[in-house]
This record gives sequence, C-alpha cells and structure tokens, in this order.
Amino acid sequence: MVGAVERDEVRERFRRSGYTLTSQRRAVLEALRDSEGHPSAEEVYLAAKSRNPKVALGTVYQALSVLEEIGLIEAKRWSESPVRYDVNTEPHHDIRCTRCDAVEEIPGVDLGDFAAHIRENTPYDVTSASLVIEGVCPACQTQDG
Amino acid sequence: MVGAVERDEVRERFRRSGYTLTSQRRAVLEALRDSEGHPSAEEVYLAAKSRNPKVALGTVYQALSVLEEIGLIEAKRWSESPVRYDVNTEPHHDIRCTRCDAVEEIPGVDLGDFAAHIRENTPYDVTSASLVIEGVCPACQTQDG
DNA sequence: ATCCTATAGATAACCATTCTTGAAAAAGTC
DNA sequence: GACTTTTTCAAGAATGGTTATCTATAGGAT
Ligand SMILES: [Mn+2]
Ligand SMILES: [Mn+2]
Ligand SMILES: [Zn+2]
Ligand SMILES: [Zn+2]
Repeated sequence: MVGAVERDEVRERFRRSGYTLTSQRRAVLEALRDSEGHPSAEEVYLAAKSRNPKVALGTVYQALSVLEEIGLIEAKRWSESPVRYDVNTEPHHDIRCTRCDAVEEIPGVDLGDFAAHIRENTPYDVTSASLVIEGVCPACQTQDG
Repeated sequence: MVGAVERDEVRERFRRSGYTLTSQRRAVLEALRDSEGHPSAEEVYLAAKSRNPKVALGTVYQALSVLEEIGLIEAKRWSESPVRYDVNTEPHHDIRCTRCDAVEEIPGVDLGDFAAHIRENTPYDVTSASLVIEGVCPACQTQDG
C-alpha cells in the first residue's frame, strides 16, 4: 500500500509550497510513481494522459517542474537522452544503457566525502556534484559483442 | 613555446585518423587553445572566425566533433549551459559557476577507485562515469549574498 | 452568484545542435 | 597536366526538447 501516507505527504508539500494540487499534477505524479524506470517528459505525458485525458504536453512539463521544485521528484540528465524523472528522492546513482536507453539504480554507492575533497580543491562555493554514469545493460550485453 | 611539438601531435592525430587537417579545423583548434576558459561552440565560432573568416557555425560544430573524436579536445556538459569544449584532455574535473557561467578546473581530485565501486554494484558494463560539478565562483560570491 | 487568481490547453517560439545540399577542393588515374 | 572520383565544406533548413505566450477555465474567497 503506497497510498495513504504518501497522499498526505503530497498534499502537505503542495500546501506548504503554495501551489495547488490539481488533477493534472496528481496524474503526472501518479504516472511517474507507477512507471517502472525513469521516464522522460514525453513518456510521463503518455502515461498521464491515459489516467486523465485532459492533460497536455506543456502541462506535463510545467507539472514536472513544480513537482521537482517542491521536492517530490528529481530530474536527471544524460547527454544523449532527454531529461529523465525519478520519484526516488533518496540520494542514489542511476546508470543509463547506451544501447536501449534503459535507466536503473545503482545501490550501495555513496559519493561520501568526495564532495569534501572537491570543496578542498576549489575556491568555488560548491552547490552540487553529481555523477553521470553510462554503460551497457545485461540484456544488451548478451544480444551481441 | 606551445608551437612545434603540438603542431606535430596535431598533424599526427589527423594523419592516423584519416581526417584531413583543413584550415577551418586548424582555426577551430587554435581558437580553442587560445581561449582562457571552456568556451561553447558559439564562442569558439566567434574566435575562429576572427582567425579565418571562411568558417561557418555549422562547420565549427562539425570540426569540434572531429577534434573530439580524434582525442584532441573534450566536450563537457552542464544542464543549464550549452556544451563546453576543453583542450585539456588530461583527466580532471571542471566546475561551472551558476551565476556567471564561468568554468574552471579543479586540480588534485581524482575519481580514483570510485569507478570500481560503481562496477561492483551494478550488472551493467560501465563505460563512463563523470562528475558534473556546479557552484559559485569567488567573484560572484563577493558580489552579494 | 460574482470576483479573483492560479492553472490549463493550444500553439508558437526558442535554442543548441544536426542534417541536407550543392559547390569546391583533394586525391587518384592516366 | 587533364580528367574522374571521392571527400569536405559552407550555408541554411530542419529537428527535438523545452519554454513562453495567450486565452479560456476552474475553483476558492467574499
Ligand atoms: Mn533513480
Ligand atoms: Mn577543463
Ligand atoms: Zn540495454
Ligand atoms: Zn561566477
């Protein structure tokens, strides 16, 4: 049961942020939560439309940026792919398959005090440091050399 | 003198790759080498044009991808900025200022066996892992809160 | 019910980058 | 060197993902 507790959490975040929790935004968030991987805006749009046909692509982009702003989702970027969205807001890394475009999580790896090392070696005020990881997924490895 | 040795290196790379070293490609590379920071394609274009007016923006993009392919330069990406190009092909990290868009190098930090950690925790065949680092540069820090 | 404001949908615009195309240059061939 | 074949180039059109604009709508406050 993912339901009750998270529903309250969502309402609470919206309330605190001042944004209103509309049916479209709810559809976008639920589409994202039910999706297996880390979908693109376009994929979220298709999934959200099947829940609530009254939702436009532009609205999905806007909803995603609101959801990100209030901390319910995260955006992740790889160079050869549109932005992917992630409902898992716990710190973790994701790897993208360069052949089939799948994205999966990498458990148990922590940037740890790497950020500290960086801070020691630059006069910048470091605000973010994230890893962009790519590879070939098991399924694509077996498909050929 | 950055001249002679590197010129041979450039010629050699072009020869081995099979690409021809044209005046446009040379202008692009030299523009990049003379630039202080980590310019975008557009900035490289402006600098290259002043050396060789016979160069179009499309040609610069094409030249940059050839130069990257043969290992003379590297492309680096941040989410809020067009691709930046780097003549420093030694392994190192760069940080981008989110206020003024400047990019500078961070010396003495090595991803080290972090890549090994990642490989241990995913069934993917990891082909690349790079850090995207952002912050506020010293100049922008003093300009306000 | 009326007003008010935030949000929605539709569509146009945007921007960095890539693709297409005809022309020019290079490289082979004799 | 003339001729043919291949490659590269510059210019501009096209693309893809995303954002901005504009009008209409819905839902809460009074
Ligand atoms: Mn994830
Ligand atoms: Mn650098
Ligand atoms: Zn795959
Ligand atoms: Zn700055």
